[in-house]
Amino acid sequence: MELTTAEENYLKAIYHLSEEGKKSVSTNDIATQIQTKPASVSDMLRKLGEKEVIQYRKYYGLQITALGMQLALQTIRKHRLWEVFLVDKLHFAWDEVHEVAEQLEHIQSPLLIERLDAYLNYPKFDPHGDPIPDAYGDVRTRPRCALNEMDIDQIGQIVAVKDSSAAFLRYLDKVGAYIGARIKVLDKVEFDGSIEILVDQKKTLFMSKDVASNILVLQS
Amino acid sequence: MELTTAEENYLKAIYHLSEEGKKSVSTNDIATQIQTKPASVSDMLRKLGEKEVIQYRKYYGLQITALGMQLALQTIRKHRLWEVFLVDKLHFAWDEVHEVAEQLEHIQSPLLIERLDAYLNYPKFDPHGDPIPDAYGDVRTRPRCALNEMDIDQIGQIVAVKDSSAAFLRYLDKVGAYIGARIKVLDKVEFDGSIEILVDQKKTLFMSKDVASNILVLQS
DNA sequence: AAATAATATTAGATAAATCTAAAAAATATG
DNA sequence: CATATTTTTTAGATTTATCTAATATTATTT
Ligand SMILES: [Mn+2]
Ligand SMILES: [Mn+2]
Ligand SMILES: [Mn+2]
Ligand SMILES: [Mn+2]
Repeated sequence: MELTTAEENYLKAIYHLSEEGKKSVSTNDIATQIQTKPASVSDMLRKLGEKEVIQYRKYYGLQITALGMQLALQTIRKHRLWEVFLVDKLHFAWDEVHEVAEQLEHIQSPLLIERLDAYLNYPKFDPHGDPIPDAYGDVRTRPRCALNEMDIDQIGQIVAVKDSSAAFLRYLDKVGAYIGARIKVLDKVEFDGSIEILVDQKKTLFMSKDVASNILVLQS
Repeated sequence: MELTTAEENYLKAIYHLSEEGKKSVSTNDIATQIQTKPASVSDMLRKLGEKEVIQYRKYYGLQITALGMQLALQTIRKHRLWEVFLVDKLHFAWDEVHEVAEQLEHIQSPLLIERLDAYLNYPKFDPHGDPIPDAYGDVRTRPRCALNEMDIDQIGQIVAVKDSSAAFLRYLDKVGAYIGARIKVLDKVEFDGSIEILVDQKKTLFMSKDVASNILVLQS
């Protein structure tokens, strides 16, 4: 089964929106995610339904099939492996990789991905802390929670970001937050949900609830 | 100026056919080269003419413009850098790289190519001995001649292959001919143009004129 | 429950890239 | 040089992916 580049992008968006724990994925959500119009989405959903990567009943909603899941995970695997390559080998900053990976993920060559994976030493996570599915599409998920949900005095380690936009990542660079940093919650402000944390037992950091909710932590 | 993937492929084909020293590039030649129909070529030539990467007068022929040359060389640069990456870093065989490079060459990211070039240590030649244009599109050409045109007792070094097909490259692997090999012409058969050479002062090799004409040598 | 709003789909266009078949132009041949 | 052959272009379809505008369906509010 072969998907076009556009089909792969739609399927990936559907997969991601499905994972967000929403009851169902709407046409408008998909349109927003891939920056297109709802009319285009409707048309594509029909096609993806015909290819049996989703189950689609118009006006009712859709569900990704096992086949669709498999294919989406392959594309995500490629995307994340390329991101690791760009950061680890070509010294891209973690806020510079997304657009390029968005292109590279569509290169068709099983051998290439197999070799790239080996070359990168079978990484388990991408530069944003997201898990890399293996060749069979299996993803190992770690228990993680948003930083703003932690309590005072709790400790943990930053393991991922929810928002991978360049603006957000550059902000984290600026204040000195990074994947792998050990943190402790020093204070939380009831009023606005903002939070004060200690990074690597050295540096104090204040951040808004909005920022904290996009930082994912492995509690310890 | 932005070209589509198809336009880049056509322009690259036109560039290569122009370089082959022919008086002019025909619609049929292009169709053969990129495995499409003459009707499709005519249509694309009109478009490339409008974009001013070629000068095109129907029925009369075409000429690549300075702009077209520049863009073609950028694509060729990308293609060859990726080939080096695949062979040097991912341990692809030299007969496995072409199709993948044919896809990778269309990835749009100046930063990526700049970094890839640095990562590969600014290689001057690809795995088939073809020169890699620099970022400005400059190509350093070496004087080289086809092996079948050499005289008895002449010595030299294999520097490139004219035919990069997997079949030909695997044949060379099998008989032990490779880029960089030092050779000496031991004998030439007048009748069929076949040739006998000594490789690395060790191994004797017989080959047909057809094979020899696809091996390029730097004479010394 | 009827009216209104929101959401989703269809209808009809457009652009890119391809094809087959027909027509036109250039080239080769007797 | 007139005719035949080859080469090239055009005409008309098809597929994919997109859009706007109109319509249909579902959800929300009085
Ligand atoms: Mn993509
Ligand atoms: Mn990522
Ligand atoms: Mn290509
Ligand atoms: Mn090459």
